[in-house]
Amino acid sequence: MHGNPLDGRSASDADTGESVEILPKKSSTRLEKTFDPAHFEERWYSTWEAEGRFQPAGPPGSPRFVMVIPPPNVTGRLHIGHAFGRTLEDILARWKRMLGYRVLWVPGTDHAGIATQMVIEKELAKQGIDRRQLGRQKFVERVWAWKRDAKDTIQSQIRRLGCSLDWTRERFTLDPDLSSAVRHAFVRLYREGLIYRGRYVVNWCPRCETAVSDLEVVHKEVDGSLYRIRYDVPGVPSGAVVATTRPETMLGDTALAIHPDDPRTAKFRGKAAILPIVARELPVIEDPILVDREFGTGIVKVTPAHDANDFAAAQRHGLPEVVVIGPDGKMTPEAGEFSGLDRFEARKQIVQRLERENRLLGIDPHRFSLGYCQRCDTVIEPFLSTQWFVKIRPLAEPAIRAVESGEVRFVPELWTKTYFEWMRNIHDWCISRQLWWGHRIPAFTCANGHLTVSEEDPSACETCGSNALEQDPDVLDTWFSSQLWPFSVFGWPKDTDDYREFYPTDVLVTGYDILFFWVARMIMAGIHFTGSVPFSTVNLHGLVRLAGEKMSKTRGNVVDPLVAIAEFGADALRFTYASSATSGTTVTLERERLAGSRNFATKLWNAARFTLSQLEGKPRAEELHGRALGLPDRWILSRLSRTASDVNRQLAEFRFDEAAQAVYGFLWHELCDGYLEMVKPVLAGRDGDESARESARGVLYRCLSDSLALLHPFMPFLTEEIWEKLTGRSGTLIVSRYPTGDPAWDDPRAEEAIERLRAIVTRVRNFRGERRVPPTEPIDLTIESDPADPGAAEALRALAPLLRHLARLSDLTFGPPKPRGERDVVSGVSVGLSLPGGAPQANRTRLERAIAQLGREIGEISTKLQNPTFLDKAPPE
RNA sequence: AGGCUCGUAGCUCAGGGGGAGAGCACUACCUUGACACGGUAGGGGUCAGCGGUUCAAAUCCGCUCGAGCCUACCA
Repeated sequence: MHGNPLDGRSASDADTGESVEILPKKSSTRLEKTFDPAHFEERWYSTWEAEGRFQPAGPPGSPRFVMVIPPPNVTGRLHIGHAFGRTLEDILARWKRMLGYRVLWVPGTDHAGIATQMVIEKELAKQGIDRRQLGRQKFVERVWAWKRDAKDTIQSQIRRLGCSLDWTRERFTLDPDLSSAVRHAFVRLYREGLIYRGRYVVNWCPRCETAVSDLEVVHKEVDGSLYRIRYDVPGVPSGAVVATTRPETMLGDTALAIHPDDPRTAKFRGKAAILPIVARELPVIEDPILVDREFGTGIVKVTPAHDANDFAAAQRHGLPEVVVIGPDGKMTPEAGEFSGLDRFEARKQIVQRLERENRLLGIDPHRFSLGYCQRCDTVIEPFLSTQWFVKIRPLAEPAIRAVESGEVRFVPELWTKTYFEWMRNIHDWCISRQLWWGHRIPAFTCANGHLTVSEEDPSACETCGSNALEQDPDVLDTWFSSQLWPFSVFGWPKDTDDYREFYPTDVLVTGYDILFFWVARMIMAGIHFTGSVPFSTVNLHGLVRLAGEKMSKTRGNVVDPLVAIAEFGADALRFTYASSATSGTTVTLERERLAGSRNFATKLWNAARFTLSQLEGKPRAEELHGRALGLPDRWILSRLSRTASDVNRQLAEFRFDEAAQAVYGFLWHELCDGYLEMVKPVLAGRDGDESARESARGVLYRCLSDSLALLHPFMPFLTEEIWEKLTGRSGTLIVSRYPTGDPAWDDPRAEEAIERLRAIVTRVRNFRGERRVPPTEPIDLTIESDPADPGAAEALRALAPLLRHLARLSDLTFGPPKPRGERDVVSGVSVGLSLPGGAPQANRTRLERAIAQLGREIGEISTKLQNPTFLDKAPPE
């Protein structure tokens, strides 16, 4: 066990084992009076990087800890939300590194196909350029240029945040190695029959002019209309009434459908209807899957080219498909007189036409859910086209089992349920995109229409040997490459050293918003391609929200982490992230909280200044080993040890907030407010006990050095800066041993005694405040030993000088209280408070309130004690 | 339509079957040799509501109300 505060093997020298006994010269042990993070943050980052601290250390084969960064999109700058997750990762990386793990954290970026292409298109639009004017090659060149800038920006942002990523291993999803991994994966799935090409109705964005996956469609409730339209049916005078929310698609109807068992619509059986406007004959089909007997008129128009359900029904019944809306959202020539109109304009005109023909029976308000493009908010059009799909079930099943068995664990656990829910109802994944930026699909068609799918560009058709090959123009969904990230970054499918040593990884930290997009797919791909889950733990954090409008773009513009860093320092931003990282689904970032973290940094800075001033040129902690320690020393060391074990326990559970709070509370309220104030007289040598003074110096040194180590993962820059002054070692805190707490230092008796002391001091100060007694005026205190617990007062007797000092007592006696004073019970001992000068007025209000409160408590307790069942069942204490 | 999460001090949020907490904000006092980005003391809560389980409920269960999120092919 390490972390023993005085055994000389703690955080302070675990890095090298060397023992530096003499502190450097006075000048360099001083800290600047005012604390300015900008003075040292970038310097320390360079030092660490130059000394290779971000690369895996220790012999290969020793316990390792590996993470891959969720690669940021190269769409632009990181925002305050990205920096959150990266900070949590860095806390884990630094913590594990200090615990002695061989840590590797791999950086990189994602080409983010559709997102990046859209950004560039917008940039071009500003110059009045359409990508089609440029052509594919020129356009892609532009995106590459953009990507280089964006990558540099992102990298510098992450560096300023302090992230200890191994930049020698940086990757990009379109790098040659990663691209060949994508092709390898595609070809393998194709050969296994898990990738297929087919003509289906897919989600289509008419603005982006590409297919998108189900996940890229955002559903919104809208208030629309349900149009009731009468179709003529020869032989049925009333005709058939059909309801639709999208009248424009009726031009593509190729049938009407009824439920075989619905008596209401039995009269249509075997008949044919006449499609209004177009006058096409529509067979009436019977389909129990498509038609819900309970809903509407019981008659459904079948539009195979513009509705996925209708398409499936058309397949079952051999119906033709008529495409009336094109890829650009405009009506096709098939729409006749409406050809060329925008789909929504066509709807209006068709409704007018139906009205004129007296076929529109009514328009009912109808609230329903409509799909929108995640990227551009355009209404998604179900569109019949030929696309590539991943047959997902066979991949999903092992991935479900991996989570069931605990091979992959979600933190917080509640996401497990969400994961199962989605995975058990998963649909095939449309992976082709009609874009230019991305991994081009490795499928080639020859002049005879044969398909060749191949990892290397083929020179001839597999089937007929033709040399006239054309590659599929489409690219793959971005997530197809991202799903390979945890292993493609290590060179997979090649059997590289890195792949062998660092895969599978340990922890993945990301927002819950990409649980399906990315996490689930990585688990599927990892198991399928490598035979192993890609990580054992997934920490899903909440999404960052800025509080109110205080930090909105319009005001402070702290949306860019660099702006927050400039104002508060990277350490303060990081600490704020950590303490805001609760287990909820939103993380609210408040400006006040940033200021609070900055204040905490300043507090540490000043505590360090004080400590350094006391230590200057004096012997160091190690030499104090074996020294007799007083109660305050034993107390703070016990608290330090417990804090260390707390922090480790909380970090192991990804409770960054609790861990941060534990260090905060210890450092501020126990070390600074408590111990520092207690030992000031000792350090000043006023009591003349040189031995106690040396002990205090040693304890202070240990408390500070261990606090720096504990805090380093959260506030790396500031702690490294102080560390240098304190220990004389430059840039080594990052690889010093992390305190874990040592039960040998747990000292419940010292804790009890000092906490009682502090409670009494507070009571005296409170007395002073109540009576408006100036702080300078002394007070008399009596402490009466409780016969039931004589030890309590006894321990206080040993602390009498300290009590006198802290409470500013004129007189402290152990015995019965003086007459005319105020009496109270604090922490189990009776105390009497009085002014030496005479009899002050008791504060009536306060006393009355106290009496009332006590009365209530007595009432409650006696009621309880009179309850026989309570006495019977409650534990004796 | 189903599912999930949340409702605790003015604000942001921890906690979670037997003492109601933190940070910020607020009040009073304090320019005491680390720190006013500070110190000391203090005020403030029917833990959304109703019912149930229990000796004991803020905590477990059910319902209601309110907020948010996710999933879904009802024309």
